[in-house]
Amino acid sequence: MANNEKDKEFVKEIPSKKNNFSEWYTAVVLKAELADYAPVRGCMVIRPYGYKVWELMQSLLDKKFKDTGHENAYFPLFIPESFLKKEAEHVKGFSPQVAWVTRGGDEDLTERLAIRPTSEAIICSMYSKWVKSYRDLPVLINQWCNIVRWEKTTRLFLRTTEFLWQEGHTLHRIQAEADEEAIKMLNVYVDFVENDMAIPLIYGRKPESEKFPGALHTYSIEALMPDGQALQAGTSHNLGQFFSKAFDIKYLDDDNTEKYPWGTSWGCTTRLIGALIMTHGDDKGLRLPPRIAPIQVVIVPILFGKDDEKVLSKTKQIYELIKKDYRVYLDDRLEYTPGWKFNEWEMRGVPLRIEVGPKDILKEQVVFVPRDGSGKKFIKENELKKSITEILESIQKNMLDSARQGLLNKISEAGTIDEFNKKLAENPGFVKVYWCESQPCENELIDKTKTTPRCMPMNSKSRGKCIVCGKETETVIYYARAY
RNA sequence: CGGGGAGUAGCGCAGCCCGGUUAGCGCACCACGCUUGGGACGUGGGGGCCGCUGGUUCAAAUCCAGUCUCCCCGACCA
Repeated sequence: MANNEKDKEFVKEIPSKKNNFSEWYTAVVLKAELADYAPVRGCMVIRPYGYKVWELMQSLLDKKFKDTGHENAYFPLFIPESFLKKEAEHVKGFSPQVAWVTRGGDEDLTERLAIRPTSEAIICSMYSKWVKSYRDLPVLINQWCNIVRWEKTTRLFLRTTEFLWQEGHTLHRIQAEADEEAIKMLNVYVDFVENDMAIPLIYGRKPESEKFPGALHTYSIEALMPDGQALQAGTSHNLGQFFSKAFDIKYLDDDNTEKYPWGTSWGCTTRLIGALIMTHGDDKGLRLPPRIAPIQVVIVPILFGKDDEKVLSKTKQIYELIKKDYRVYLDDRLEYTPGWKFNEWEMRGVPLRIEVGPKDILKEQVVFVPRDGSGKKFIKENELKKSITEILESIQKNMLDSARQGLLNKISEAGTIDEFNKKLAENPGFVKVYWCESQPCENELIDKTKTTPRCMPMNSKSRGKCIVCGKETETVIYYARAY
């Protein structure tokens, strides 16, 4: 049919995901109007449709933060250089990526100001003013803000010079409580990313070489993109007492001695939107899981010119009926054909399309077309609301299930470096190995596989031999090439 | 930061090598007509600092230099 050619032409605007993954990704971001390039190198504009995704992510995450006892606050964008320098590892880790302000108005500044690459320094300096007694602990503060890191290579959402994130910064009376906090917040991310964003993860502790500059331990959640590359999607750090000591945060304990509190920090960024696009999208464009889709349901009236009024008033009636319960858009524009709208909303990732035409009205039904590819369904009008709830839940679940299957298919195990390289070449993704936790073994593995260690799952109880030196160990670690 | 490529209407591109009428095509846009269950069709119409700056020339989208931005492939990083 002629439609095949037309479809091909349409699809041509988006390269194939399989064959041109990078170009596919860029095209989807631009065409779905999630973001656009800004005139400043490495910076992007998050367009309304993309920003709505971020707002939905924010509201879901923010609720989880509040439910775990945290409050929001806001700290300055500018950080005096001397503050940044107080924690030696910290400044060393970030210095190549810091942007500086050296002039204000017409005058040179006496001390240059960093544009925050992260806020540990400025926040800890305030905490030292606020914390005096064990009764002031814990401090559980989060902030939503922008961050600037001078990047050499940038990609929309995945790595931009300026990005949006959330950073939690907490202080605790005892070490065990900080340990618990860091892991608790890691689990908040896991819950959010898997259940709301439908992106399956592996997660655990980072090895020494990969941890945050200035942390005792870093934990991360790692997603795997369809091209087999890992993408760090969120981190949680146990900061020990390093920052407390560097910023002289002390409290008087109930035994009347001064002590340093134990800190954590944790964050996730707009990069997650990149992971979302890559994980779920297909050759037709974006696919969004219902829980974070700006439009969950689009209603398309099928108009012929004769019964248009009936159809339009029916769709309007349906819209009014469901708009309180779902994020819904009634596409009653007359200037586009139904087919055009179908392609448009599929490209923009809307999870469920409802079609209503004259025939449907006679049969007192509507047509459901879910974006997860599970096929058209004819739904009786009186079962509409119940059916929408069910199908959105089922789409959410299907998306996570199929993404999880994709992840599991890309996890290999290897006992030797040769086996590692063979499996990675055959099936790019995570390679799970045993590791003795020694630096030389890690260096050798990185060097010979051109991959990086991602994280070590916690509570693994199995034993095996280090992939490099053969020493008996309980530590399992995942390796992959990474974004 | 290296190595390749691109920038011409909202989008996708041709023209450039070999300088010379009014810069062209498809889609989109506007008007009218005809259509409509997967990006309809016809006729007519509107829309351009040819990325930017400078140079060469009687004449530059086209040649030269610089510069900005983006894309792709590698090294470093949420």
